[in-house]
Amino acid sequence: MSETSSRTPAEWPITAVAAMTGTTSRTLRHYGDLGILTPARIGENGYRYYDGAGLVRLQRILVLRQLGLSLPRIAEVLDRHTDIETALEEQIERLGAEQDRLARQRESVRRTLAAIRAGEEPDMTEMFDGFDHTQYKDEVERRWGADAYARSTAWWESKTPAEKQQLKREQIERNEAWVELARADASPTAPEAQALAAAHVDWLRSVPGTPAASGDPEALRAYVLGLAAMYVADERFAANYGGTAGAEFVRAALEHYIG
Amino acid sequence: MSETSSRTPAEWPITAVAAMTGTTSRTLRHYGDLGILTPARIGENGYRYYDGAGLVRLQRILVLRQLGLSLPRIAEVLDRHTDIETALEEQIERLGAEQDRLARQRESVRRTLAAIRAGEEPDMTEMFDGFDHTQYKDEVERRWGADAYARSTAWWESKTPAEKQQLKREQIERNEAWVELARADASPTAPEAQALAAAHVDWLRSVPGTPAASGDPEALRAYVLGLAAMYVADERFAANYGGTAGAEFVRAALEHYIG
DNA sequence: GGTAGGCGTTGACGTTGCGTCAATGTCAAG
DNA sequence: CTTGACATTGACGCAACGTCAACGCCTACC
Repeated sequence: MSETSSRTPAEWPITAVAAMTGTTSRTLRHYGDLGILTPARIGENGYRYYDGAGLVRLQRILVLRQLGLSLPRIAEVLDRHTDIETALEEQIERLGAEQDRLARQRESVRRTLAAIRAGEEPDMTEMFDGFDHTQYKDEVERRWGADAYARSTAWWESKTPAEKQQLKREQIERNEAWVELARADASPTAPEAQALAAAHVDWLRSVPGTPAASGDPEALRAYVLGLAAMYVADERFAANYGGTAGAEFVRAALEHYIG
Repeated sequence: MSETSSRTPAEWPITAVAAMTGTTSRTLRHYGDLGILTPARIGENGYRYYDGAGLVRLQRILVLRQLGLSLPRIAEVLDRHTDIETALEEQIERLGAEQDRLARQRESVRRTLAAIRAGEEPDMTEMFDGFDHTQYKDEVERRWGADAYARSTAWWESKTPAEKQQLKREQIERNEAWVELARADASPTAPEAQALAAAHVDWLRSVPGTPAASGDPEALRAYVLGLAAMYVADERFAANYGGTAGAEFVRAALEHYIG
C-alpha cells in the first residue's frame, strides 16, 4: 500500500483517449489549441494526459459535434455561457433552413436536367432577361439580397393567369417586332427602333429582382449593355431575335438608346 | 469611318462585367487564377478586359455554380471533357445524399432536445455502451466506417421485438447484479464479480459497430477501460450502477478483468 | 501641370475542422 | 546502444472567395 501505487492511474495518454473515443490525437490537440478540452496534466516532456473528467467532457463534445454544433458554440454550451436548449433550437432552425435550400437546389438541378433531355436548350431569354420564377431563387437571393426574390416572386404571383399570359405574349410580340425591323433593314437609330428599345428597357426595368430594377441608372446601363452583348454572342439568345443579324440590330438599337 | 473607331467596344473592364452579372471583381480574378474564365485581353497596364464570349461563358459558369457544381467540375463541363448530363445526375445524387444526412441529423437534434425537455437526461448507458440505433447513425459511420452502422442496425433489426425486450432486460439485470455485489461489499476481484465482468465485456463485444466488436484486442481494452472510467466520472453513468460507489466497483472489476 | 479620388493590380491572410507531412524529442524493449 | 512506437510543435492544404494592404494608373478639376 505504498503512496505511489494508485490502484487506477485514472489518467491516459493521448492515443489511448483517441482509441477509446474513436477520434484522433490530432483532433484532441486541436481541441486543446481551441481551449475546449485541455489535458488534466502535461508532463515535463510535454506529453498530454487526460483524466476521467476529460473523457466525459470529450464525450459531451463529440455528441454536440455530431449534432452539428460548431466548436466555438460547443465551448459556450459546455462552459454554461449558453443554454443548451437554446443552442439546440437554433441548430434545428439552421438545419431546417439548410434542408430547404438543398431541396430547392435539387429541384432546380432536376428541372434543368429534364429541360436539357427534352432537347430544348433552356430559354435564355427567360433565364436572364426576366428570370425564371421557379428556378433561380438562390441565385437571385445571393446576387441581389434576400428579399429581391421575394419581391420578384410576389410581383409575378400577384398576376392572374391571364396577366401572366399577357406578359409572356408581350415579350413574344416585342421580339417579333425586333425581327421585323431588322428584316426591313431599318436603322437602329430610327425612331421606330428607338421606341422599341425604350419599350425593351422599360420591360427590363419592370421585373423586380434584376439590377435593372434597382433604381441605380448605372446598374441599369451596365445590365442593358451586358444583355445586348450577350444577345449577339450567344446563339441561343440570338435565336430569339431571328439569328445573329437580328441580335446585332437589337444590340445596336439598345446601345444607341442607353448609350 | 476611321479604323480605330469601332461602333461598339465589345469589351468591358472588370467592374463593368461584375456589375452586369452580379458578381465581384474578386470572383472574376479568382476564376482567372483557376483558368476557368480568362479575360479576352490584358492591357499593357495589366488591366483585364472581357468580351461578349467571356460574358456568355461567365453566365454559364454562374448557372452551373448555382446548381452546386464545384469550380473544377464546371471547368470540365465547359471544356466538354465531361458530359453535362452526367455531371448533373451526379449532382442530384450528391444533393440527395446530403439532404438525407441533414434530415437524419435534424431528427437526431430534435430527439435530443425532446429528451432533455422531458426532464430525463439522455440514457448514457444506451448512448455509449450499446449505441442508440436511431440516434447515432452519422457518428457511428464516421468513426468506424460506412458499413458499421448498417451491420449494427441489421443486427438489431434482425431481432424480434421479444428478443429486443430480452436484450434490454439482460442489460438491466446485469446492472442490478452489479449494484447487488457492490452493496454486499464484495471484492471486485472475487469470482462472482469477475464472472459479471466477463459477461459485461461479452455484451459490449456483442454489439456490432463499436470498437469492442472490431476484433482488435487493443481496441477492446481501450474501449472497456474508457467506459469504466466514465462510469465513475459521470454521474449519469454512475446512476446506472447505484451511484458513484457502485460505479467504482464496476470499474475496479472491469479493470482487473481486462487489465 | 499637379493632385485628389476612383478603379486597377498583385499578394496574402481569414474562414471550418481537422488531415497530413516534416523535423525532432521521448520512452520502453531487446 | 539501437530500434521502433509514440509524443511534440509548426505549417501547409482544402473551397470559394471576402477583405485588407500596398501600390500603380487614369480621369478630372483647379
